[in-house]
Amino acid sequence: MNTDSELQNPEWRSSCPIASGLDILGDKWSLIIVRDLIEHSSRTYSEFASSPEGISTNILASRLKWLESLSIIERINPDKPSRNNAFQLTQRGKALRPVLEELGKWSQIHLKEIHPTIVKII
Amino acid sequence: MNTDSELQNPEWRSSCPIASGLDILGDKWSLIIVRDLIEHSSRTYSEFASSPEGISTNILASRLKWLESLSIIERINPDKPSRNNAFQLTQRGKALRPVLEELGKWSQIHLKEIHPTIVKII
DNA sequence: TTATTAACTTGCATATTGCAAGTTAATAAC
DNA sequence: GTTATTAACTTGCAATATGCAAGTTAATAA
Repeated sequence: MNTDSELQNPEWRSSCPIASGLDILGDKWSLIIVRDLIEHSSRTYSEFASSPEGISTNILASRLKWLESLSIIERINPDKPSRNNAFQLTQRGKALRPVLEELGKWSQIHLKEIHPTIVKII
Repeated sequence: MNTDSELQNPEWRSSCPIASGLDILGDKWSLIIVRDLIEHSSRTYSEFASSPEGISTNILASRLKWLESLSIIERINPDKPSRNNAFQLTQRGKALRPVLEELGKWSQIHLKEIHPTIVKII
């Protein structure tokens, strides 16, 4: 990802779209944040932190900046202070829904035998 | 993922299918391997290593074991020695195609302005 | 029988993640 | 308006994962 998480400056491993998508989103947390925003449409910092997966606050802050710098998420009130200023998906972020839907479908079918408590969410 | 990469033993963060899919595939390399096998249908160790993304050999070995232990990939000749014994996708692995297709479509549309050389592969 | 090389493993440096605690500033309570 | 509370972070450090270079092994080619 990026050391200076203020800036959107991905390192592209290749010109393959799949690899490039993973250059941006291929970690354990970025798509969890997107999932939260598909489920809830608007979400504050502490709401993200209270999701069952238990993201730690430093990683959360870093991923929110990263996704915001890539215009995948945005603050609902860009001019207001950050307290209670929730995030939402941009059009670019909403366009990730089919990716998550396909991943969720795959997981339900193929992980249920090794993951006893898997359920449907989206 | 897992320290002992012989064993399939994912740590599930939650019962959400999306999060669970990411528990298994949410890293920079696993889906690159799956992509190679969608593109080429059969691939040896050194062919994986020569993909443009440049996976290092220790990571490659660890991910191949991981994906094999999860029945996402398999050796073409399970009983033969590993030299030139290529890998292929299982049905479970082939079922990941829609996930990668949707990710590729998203990336082509939404990354082209920040990634000048992005192209279509699958 | 020897040389080559595919398929790994190992060791170590660097980067990323996780955990606990601390800081700041906006709002709520009085 | 002053004080207390708490949301939204930041910081420091330990643990884990990744990356790089080199080494090992055993199957096949010469």
